[in-house]
Formats: sequence, C-alpha cells, structure tokens
Amino acid sequence: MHMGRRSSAATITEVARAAEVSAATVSRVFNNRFVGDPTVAERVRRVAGELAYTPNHTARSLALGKTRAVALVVPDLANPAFQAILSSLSKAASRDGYRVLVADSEESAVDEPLLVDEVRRRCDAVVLCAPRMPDADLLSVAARLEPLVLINRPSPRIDAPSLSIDYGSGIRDLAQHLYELGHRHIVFLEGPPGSLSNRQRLDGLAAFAHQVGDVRLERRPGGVSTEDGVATAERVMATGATAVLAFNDLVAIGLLDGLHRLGARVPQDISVSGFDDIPFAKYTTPPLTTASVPNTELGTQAWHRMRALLRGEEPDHNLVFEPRVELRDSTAPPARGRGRITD
Amino acid sequence: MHMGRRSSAATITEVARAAEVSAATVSRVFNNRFVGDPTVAERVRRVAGELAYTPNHTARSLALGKTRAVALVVPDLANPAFQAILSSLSKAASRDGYRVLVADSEESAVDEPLLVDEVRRRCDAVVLCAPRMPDADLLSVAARLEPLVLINRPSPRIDAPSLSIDYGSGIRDLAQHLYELGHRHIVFLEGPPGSLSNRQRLDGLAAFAHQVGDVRLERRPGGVSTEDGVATAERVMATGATAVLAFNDLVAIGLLDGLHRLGARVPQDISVSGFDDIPFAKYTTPPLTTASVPNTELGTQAWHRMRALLRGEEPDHNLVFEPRVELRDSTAPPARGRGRITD
DNA sequence: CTATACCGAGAAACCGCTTTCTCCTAGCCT
DNA sequence: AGGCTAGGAGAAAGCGGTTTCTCGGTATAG
Repeated sequence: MHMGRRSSAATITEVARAAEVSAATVSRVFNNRFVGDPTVAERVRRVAGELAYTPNHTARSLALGKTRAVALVVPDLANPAFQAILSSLSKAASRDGYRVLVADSEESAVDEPLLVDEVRRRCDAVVLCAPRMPDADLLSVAARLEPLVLINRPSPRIDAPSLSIDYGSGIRDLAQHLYELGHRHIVFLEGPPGSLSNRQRLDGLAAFAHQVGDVRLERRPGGVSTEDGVATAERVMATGATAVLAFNDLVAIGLLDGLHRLGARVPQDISVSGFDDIPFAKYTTPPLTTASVPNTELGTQAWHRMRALLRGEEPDHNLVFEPRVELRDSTAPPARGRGRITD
Repeated sequence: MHMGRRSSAATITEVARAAEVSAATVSRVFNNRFVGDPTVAERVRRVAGELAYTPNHTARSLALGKTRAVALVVPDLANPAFQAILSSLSKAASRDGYRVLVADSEESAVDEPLLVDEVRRRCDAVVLCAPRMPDADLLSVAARLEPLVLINRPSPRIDAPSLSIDYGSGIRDLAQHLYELGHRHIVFLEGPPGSLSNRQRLDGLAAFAHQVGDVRLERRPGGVSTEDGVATAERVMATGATAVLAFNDLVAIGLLDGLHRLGARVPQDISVSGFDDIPFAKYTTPPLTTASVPNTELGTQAWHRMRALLRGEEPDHNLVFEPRVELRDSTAPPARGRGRITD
C-alpha cells in the first residue's frame, strides 16, 4: 500500500531531481556531512525550501535505527506524582531533541509486560515506573527493554540505572513524628498489596514499631486515589486510632474530606499524614503533613541516566531519595482520652 | 550506518528463512492476510515464537505510511488541566491501539509552530492546545498539520474539529454569582495577555458589567501558576475590592495562600473564585468556588474526533462546553464597609 | 608529461516490512 | 486426457531515507 500519491510532503528524491543532484547529496547537505562545492549545497537548500521539504522522520528512523523517542510507562497518568515525573522527563528530554511517548498501564500489572514490550518497539528506550510488576516479569522483560531506566523499582539483579524513593525511611520519619506528638495508636492505610512501595512502607513501619515498642500500629486497606481515601474515613474512625498514615497524598486528601463529612476535626480529633507532597498538599484543609518526594528531580535525573545510556556512556550512580517530612497542620498531639493503648 | 549487527531483534527475513517461506508469507501471517496452507501458517508462527520475532514498528510505519501515534501539544504539562486532557486522551487512544507523544511548548508561543511541525512528522496527527498561538501562525500551520484536532482554540477559518470551553460564559456566571452575593467591586486577575481564553474572559466580563451596570470591575495582571497567584495577593488587597476572579484554579490557590499570609480571611474579608475545577479545588482552604470545566471529557471527545479523522470518517460536531459554577466556601457576601463603589 | 593521490558526487545497497505482480501447480470441466 | 482456471506463495518493487562503494576528473608530484 504505497500511499495514494500525497499532494503534500516532498521526498528527498524530488528535491534531488529539482536541484539536479543525487539523493545522497541532499541527504549529506541536510545532515551537515556535505563537503563539496558550497554553491551546490546552497542550491539544494534553496530548492528544499521552495518545496517545503522536510525529511521523513520514519524513514530516517528506519535507516538510522533510532527514533529519538523514549517511552514512559506509569501505572496511572492521573496521579500528580507521575505527572510530575512525566512533565520533568519530557522537558529534559526535549532539550536533547528527544520526545516522550506515554503509556498508562492503568494499574493493571498483568498487562504491563505486553504494554511495555509494545511501547518499547516504538522507541529507543523506556523509563519504567512499575511499582506493582512482579519481580519475575520485570526480570524477564528487562533484557528486551534496554536501554532501560527504572523508577521506584530498585532491582539489584537488573542491570539498569535506577532512581528510587526510600519509602521505608519516609514513613518511619512520619511515624516518628506522630509518636513524638504523643500518638500511640496509629493506623496505616495500605496501598496496593502487591506494590513494592507498599512493602517498603510496611517494613519501615514494622522496624519503627519494633524500635519504639509502645505503639499500636494497625493496617487497613486503603487504595491509591482520592475516592479511595474518602471511602476509608469510617473505617479509620472505627479503629479509634488518634492518627493515620495514608498511603499517599491523594488518599490523605480524600480521607480529610471523608473525615470532615463525618464531623471529625483534623487534627483535633485525629491526625492525618500523606506521602509525596504533591503540589496541592500544602493547600488542603488543613494543610497536609506529608513526606516530600522530589518527583520533578526524579524525572530530570531519570533523563540524565537515559541520555548516558543512549550515548553509550556510563550513567551516573543510582539514586535513592530520602523523603523529607513536611510538617503542616494536619498533625497535632492527640486529644486527651484518645490514643491510649487499649489492648 | 547499518546498525552494528544487533544480537537481538530477529527480522522478518530471518524468520522467513528459518521457516523456509518467503518474507511475504511471514508478513501475511502476521497481518492475518494469509489464506493458504494452515500448516505453513502454523510453522511460521512457531518459528517466529522461537526467534522471539516481533515486527519492527518503524519499518512497518514506513511501509504503511502510518505510525499509529498522535501528538498532543500543550503549553504546560505541569498544569493539572492539561494533565487531565492528556490522561484521558491517552487512555482513549490506547483503546484503539494508538499512543500519544507529548510535547510541552513551555508557554513559548513563538516556538510553537516549529515544535508542532517537528512533532507532527513523527506521527499521524496532532491534537493542539495552543491558546496563545497567534491566529496567523495557526492558520499557516494548520494545513500542514492535518489531521488536526483543536482544543480550546475554536477557529472558524480552519477546517479541523474543535473542542472548546466557553470561558466568557463561565466567567460571567462567576461574576454574576459574586454580584448576587452583593459584591460591587471585583477584580479580575488576568492570564496571559495574548491568550484567547483570556480574551474571552475579558469579553464575558465586559458584557456582564455592561448588563448589570452598577459594578466596578478592575483588571490586574495575574499569571497562570500558583506562584503567580501568591505574588498577586498584595496587589489584590490594594485594590480594595471585595472579590476576585482568578484566571484559573492554580492562581486562585496561590492567591488563597498569599492572602492567608497577609492575614486576610477568605471569604470574610475577600471572596476568591477560580476557574477549571481541577481535582483539588474542592480540598483547598476554604474549598474553592470555581467554574468547572470537563477536561477529562474534553480529552475523550478529542480522541473521538481524531479517530474519525484517521479513519477518513466525518467527525462529530464541534463542541463547546459551558463551564458550570461550583459554589463552595471561598465566596460569600462582602463584609459591611467594603465593596462600596468608590468612584 | 605521465603516474598517483585526492576529491567531489553519483550509483547502489540497505534498514525491515507490505503489497503488487507473477509464476507455478493442482483441480476441474468437457 | 487436455486445456483452463483458480489459488497459493515467492520475487520484486516500493516506502524515504543513509551510507558505502565507486568512478571520473583535477591537482600534485616525479
């Protein structure tokens, strides 16, 4: 199917004919590899201009074996945390002439290997954010994917640059903060059970509980979105806890809303903390105490690693960002009469 | 430069040789155009599986003359309004096997024509969100761009489906709401002077002022981001107005914060409204009165138009969404002693 | 003045896949 | 049984570039 003679888009052959040179020469002129008679180059340029010639990107990609595009795979494009990564990655990549193709796996870990394979074929590399992909899948897929940069998915057995967040330390710091405020009964709203970052939070929390001893830490299924957070409000109140660690800011914000509707006051009746420090966390009612995660920096650094890989250079060292606790108004000492260890 | 013999990626020729058929046959099998001996098809499939063959997307695109990708060009990927469009567009497109390439013009209207041209060459079509591109530029690029879908940029002289928001009616409704609350001195925080949507707001406001008569409407330069909003707080207070219409939610949220720092209470001392109804608008302090804009729906509808175009079908009619006022707590009747018409 | 090196630019091969064109073979009809 | 038809699959010609290879011509050296 050879494209019904388009009226538009001049080809290199047409330019060559019009300029009375060979296609090779036109190609050389356009790639600054032309060394001969300057008047020839000039003529080619002029004719190309007249014909509004512009090299066909696909043909070029095929001949060159590179597309100058990379894919970004994320579990949920609607999540501000991933949007921040996308936005900064895209900006950084574009400065080097690369474009990014987005792929939203829509939280479906099972389809991810296929998605990732499909998307990889369309570009030169992939930046993968797959917190929930089983290790086995990741391992099997990683080889076919390279160049590959992993986000939030450190994996010692995979030879790919990795940027991640130390969720364990972040949640620990948050818990420590609540503890110092006087809370002794805290509930953690879990994220997706299979997710690595959920695992890390759980581990961090377990270590914390073990260390301080006199704290009651419960976990409850939460979710990842604002709606999920709203839905947990009743369950949270039912625990009788004086503070809650939400899986992320979205859940925390939803929870704030849900609690408000139930008539519970934050932080007087119950303290709430989030995770990520999305841009709006400081504008919630009340402003949300959370662990700040540098997603924008993450995107930029991911690009640096990727660029090195694409150039065949040695990428910088892997990075683990330590979240920083942002103290705001959604956490406060527990009210008297609540928060006693009840069992 | 014929790619230093990659160890990976089997080619159709290799599969053909291994399966003892021609490349044409392999191609036909993979495209379900094979009608001959089923055992041949089976053998091809098996061999392809063994070799982990997967058709080269670029080569396919070149032969077919289509990439199955579309570009989305937006002025600022960090803005939740555009993120919503991207997210929904991407989801919708992926259901039809298309991917989206993002391009962030970083608010630079002058580079947009080049950017848009570049990005168009890489894919089959573009969804353009260019509120600030001069009409002349848009007109000149539009022809080269098609298939093209325009967002927030209705242009009667361009033959491309267009989805837009009636910013004029939205801001008018918001102003009307403030007026009914008793406000008679309102300040409008302008967005980018060259932007069409700013123009529409200005016109809507002018029509409103003319209609009601006894209202003092001032305009002040604002901006588009949260930071811009923070920075305007003092200027806003200096006007002595009792209510402010921010260009968008981001500015409104920033303003809320700025006012808070100045010790001004919202809505007691001054009412604030936003525009867009981004997901977080209802969680601000206080919850933000705003005009809701269906960005997610916009993205989905944009894809429907685009799909029709790509299939050579007639796209659905153009759409203009009317924003809907979302009454929340950031607006209230003015305090006594403020809001009198002072000149 | 001729042999050699060099230089500029075109011819041709190739990137990997699709599709038209063509050919060969087997089946059918008379 | 022979001629015709249809169907299956390969050869080849693109798609639009890039790059190697090659060759004719000029300049330089002996």
